[in-house]
Parts: sequence; C-alpha cells; structure tokens
Amino acid sequence: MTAWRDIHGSALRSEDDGRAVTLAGWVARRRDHGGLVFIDLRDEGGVMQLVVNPERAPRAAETAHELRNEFVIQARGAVARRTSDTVNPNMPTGDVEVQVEELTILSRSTALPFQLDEEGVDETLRIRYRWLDLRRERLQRNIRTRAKLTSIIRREMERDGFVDVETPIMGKPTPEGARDFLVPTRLQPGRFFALPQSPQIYKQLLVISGFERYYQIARCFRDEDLRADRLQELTQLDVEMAFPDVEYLFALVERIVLAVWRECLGIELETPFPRIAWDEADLHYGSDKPDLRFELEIQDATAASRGSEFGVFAQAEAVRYLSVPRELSRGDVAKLEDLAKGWGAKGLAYIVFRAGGDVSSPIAKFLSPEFLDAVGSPGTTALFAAGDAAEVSRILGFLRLHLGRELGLVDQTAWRFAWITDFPMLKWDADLERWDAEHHPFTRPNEESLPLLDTDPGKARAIAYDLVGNGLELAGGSFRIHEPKLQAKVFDLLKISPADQREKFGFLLDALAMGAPPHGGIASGIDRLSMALLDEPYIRDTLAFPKNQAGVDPMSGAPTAVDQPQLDELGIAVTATDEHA
RNA sequence: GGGGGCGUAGUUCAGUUGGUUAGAACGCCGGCCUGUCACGCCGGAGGUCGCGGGUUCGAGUCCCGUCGCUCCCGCCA
Repeated sequence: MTAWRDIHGSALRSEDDGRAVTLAGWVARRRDHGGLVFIDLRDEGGVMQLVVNPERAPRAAETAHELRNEFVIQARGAVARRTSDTVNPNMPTGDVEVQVEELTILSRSTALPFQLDEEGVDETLRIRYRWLDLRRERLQRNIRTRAKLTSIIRREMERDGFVDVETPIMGKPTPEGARDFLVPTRLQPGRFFALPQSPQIYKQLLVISGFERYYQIARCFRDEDLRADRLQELTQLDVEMAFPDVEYLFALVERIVLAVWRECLGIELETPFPRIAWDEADLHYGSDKPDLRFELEIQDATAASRGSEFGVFAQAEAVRYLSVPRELSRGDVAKLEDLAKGWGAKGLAYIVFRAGGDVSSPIAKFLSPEFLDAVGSPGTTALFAAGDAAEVSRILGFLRLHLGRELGLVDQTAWRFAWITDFPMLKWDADLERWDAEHHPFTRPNEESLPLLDTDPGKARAIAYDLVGNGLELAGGSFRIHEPKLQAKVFDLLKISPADQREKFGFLLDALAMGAPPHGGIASGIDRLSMALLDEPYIRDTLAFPKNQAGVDPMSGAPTAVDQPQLDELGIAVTATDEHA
C-alpha cells in the first residue's frame, strides 16, 4: 500500500523509469547469483528490489557480495521498470527495481538471534532483542496503528473542548484497590510515594477546579499479576466532566471508537451500541464483559425447579443452564464437568436430548416432562449449574465462553460492542465483614438507590458503565459522588473510619465541600483497545517495550537489585539478596 | 498463592519400548552460480538435551527436586 520512497521521501513508481535516486535502508534479503546480486531493501515504507550488475558497477557488486541480513546500506542508482517476465506481483513495488551504480555499507549486523521472517519465536527472546523484533511488519503495524489511535482520540477529545492536563506520577499510596508500586525518596527517608493506579482523584479535583472537561492519556500502574490481556504498566484515556450526561458520554466514546475503526481498519461500526443492564448480563452471559459474537445465552430454571424431586435443584438459590446446540457425548460432558469443577462448581448436571427423541441423563427421572420440554429439544444438550446465584453465574459464564470457542460458535469476523450499565454499587466481603466498592469508593449511586444505602446496600445500583467489545472490557466509568455527606456515608459502609477518611481522602472531602459540581467520566485502556483493534491475542505486542509475565524486562533486566549505598540514602534497611533478575 | 503446558543446535521443532556417534528445516561459515524474489547447487561448523540429584550395565527418554517461560484461576477499587 505504502509506496516505497527514496531517502528524501519521494515515492517511486514505474513512471519514474530512468530517474536517478538514492535509497537507504536495511537488507531484508540478499540473493547472490555470483554475478548479479539482488537485494530486498527495507525501510519504513516497504521493500524495494535493488539489482547490482558487475558489468555496470563492479565496485558495487563487490560490496554486494559482503552484504548480510539487516546490514544498513545506501544505494545510488536509477529506477528501472521491470520487464514483464521479471515483475513480482506479490510485491507492492514489484513492477520496478533500482539498478545500482554505487553501494555503501553504512552499518553491519552480527548474525541474528532469530529470523525476522519466522513466526512463533520464543517471546522472551523476542523481547530481549526487541529492537529486532520491532522490525517485523506486524509489530511496525501495531505500533504505528496505536499512534494513529491516540492521535484520533486527541483530535476527537479536543474537538469537544476537553483539556489535556497532566497529573502527578508520584502520588499517595492507596491501600484500597490494586497493590501500589512504591517509590522511596531521599528527601523523606522512610516515606513512599505510590505510582498512580489511575488519576481518579486528581481528575475529580480538576473538574472541581473548573476544568469542566478534562482528558489525559495517562500511564497507570498496578502491582498485580500479569495476563495475556493485562499489564502492570498500562495507558488509559482518562476523561472527566462537570454536569455529566450519560447520553453525551456514550455518544462521545462511540464517536471515537467509530472513527478509530473507520480510519484504522476501514470498518464502519453501527452505533449506538446496544445497552445491557448488569443484571441482564450477569443472568444471560454470566459476565460483566459478555462476548456477544455468539448466542448461547444462559437460561434460568430456578422457578421451574422449585417443586422438583431432584433435591439439588429444588433447594438451590439458582438453577441455570446452557442449551448447547450439540448432542454431547458422555466424554464431552465429563471434560466440561472437570473444567467446571476447576472454576468451583460442585458438579455439572446434564440432559442430552438425542436427535431420535430419546433423553439421556442421570437426573431426567427426577424431572417432569414439562421441565424437560422447556429446557431442550432433540440434538441439544442442557448443562446445568445449581447453587449460589453468583457462583452459578460465574461458572456458566466461563462455560459459555469455553463452549463458544470449542464449538466454533464465535463469529471471528464480527465486532460486537455493548454498554453494560447499572452496575451494583457494593458487594459484600464475607471475610472482612464489610461492603466493598464494586467500581471505586467515589462511584455515585443512582437516585432510586439512595435510600437503599441505609436498608439494603447490596441492592444499590451505581451510575456506572462499561464498554465491552468482543468480550474485552474496553472502557469503564461512572458518575461520582459530589456531596461530602454522601461520600462519608459510603466510606462508612466500606468500614473506613472517620479518622481514616480524613487521613486518606481528607483533601477530596474538603474539595467536595467547597463547591463541587456534579461530575463523572470514563476511562479506556489504550492497550486493550489496541489489542481489539489489531486483533492481537497478546496485549504485550501492542507495546514497543513490554515486560514478561513475571513483570521483568528481559532486555534491560529490570527490575534489578540496587547497591546498599543507594538504599542507605533512601533510608531503606533491607538488603536485597537476589542479584539475578 | 493454586492449576495446566513447555524447556533438545542461533531459531522452529522431531527424537520410537531406556540402547551405537542426538537428527531435520531455516539461519550461520566456505565454495560455485548473470534475472532471482522463500533463488539454486556443493561442502562445513554448530549440542551442559534448562539445572541438580536418583534409579539403571546404560537416561534426551523413568523418578524426585529446582529454575525459567507461558496460559488459566485467585488477584486486578
């Protein structure tokens, strides 16, 4: 697509036949015929074939024999239209080549630790030699597309008058939420800054300060375990506004996503995105980030099971099932049951409705014909989980995703976005015997839920929303509490004592008390958004310099031990013993 | 913290029931080659089978331990 360019940036085409040019780049491949030497020269714009003919340019030919992969060279010569029998139709520039007159080696390369045209190379090795790995076309595309993504975001945010404000990287440790990365400081021995898990409080303060529309593409840090779709150091689009309006915020985000998919992929998404209340998502998909690229909704059979002779069903808080559009074998079911047990299920009841009309199930005899009719039809299998509602939902949610993948139900070409709304505000932490914030402690309950905070906090719903796309959580936000009294009440529910409230969040409470407008916002993980956009299964390949799953950078070796004098200066007594990292 | 998978040449991998000197492809080095584009042909070098211990006449292969990587669960307000 990109035309190949000379070192001055002008594109070369077959119309340039005979034009003198100077090119520079990397040797992607050399085909040395002893006499003629062909060189695939690669640079930012693509690949161009150079031909070195010993009769035309004897000195250049000598140099050409010396070339190896990834040498950096400069070539002066003439653009030449290829004869019809030497055109390479698989190459964007395959109708031209450059007849080399002069060839200079600008830089040599040792033998490479891996081949750039080979897929599936060990990731640690790839990250260790990231400067090489990044020369691959796929990674070039990823990094460049990501740049385009952030550029579009900035354009759209600024179009609506959002102001980019930087917030501190060194802030106050917050024991709530994720684990903090701590930063000691020489000037205050024994004290620590924390890297931000998000600019949450700062952005609220900015809106309170009168920056009615704030945004930032902010780096956030969480000292938690990594995953294929999770980083410790992540980038998010952070947005906050005064006098917020859900419709406006959703439309804003939809406009950005629409523009990104259009300009980066040439895909026209349909907006507005559908909205699903959290309760519905939990019931039908067993997840707050449902993958909507396939049906297979979880069905509820709690009411129908009430009078059942099957005790487990009759007594369970929730009985739900997946109606799988396949006649599963006993072996299939056994495997699924093992998986389900791994997710905490006690077991997995099943009913196979054979195509012939027979029903095969260890529990069918306890169930009424009406029940059986309701949960299946010939050629399907109903898989049941029974028990605690949250547990059942979680297990069937995992099972749904597993089956979607295993049975090939997922439409791999589809883009399915949705807003998940009306999240619960709090969840009960049985161990600590207190309520825990589902989103964060500053999340605003909706109007109907205000009285519930006193009577039945578990039923309270927040003005909180997530954007999901193809099963990935791509953005999340909420309206915030702007009344000090309400904020204090929520802190009480979270069992944060008044003294702790002052100690940890006093400045926020003070700010709320001095003319805080209603406010709310949203944040979107750029890394994960890139993952979706680029169809990358691993979030690390959306970054130029990722760390591995252990949180180590195989290239630099960070994090490393530091010398005792450096620790002494910081007032840190511990001696790090593990030199290797 | 828990579970699964993997670890053999520079890379990607094969390696049978425990049995001679551990193989292939690509890469690398040398030679030949004037229309290739995954160039071709000939030759060559290259191995702590992750590490430690054990069983055995004999271990890449079996057992125990350990380290590393990866995927998942927990965790990620």
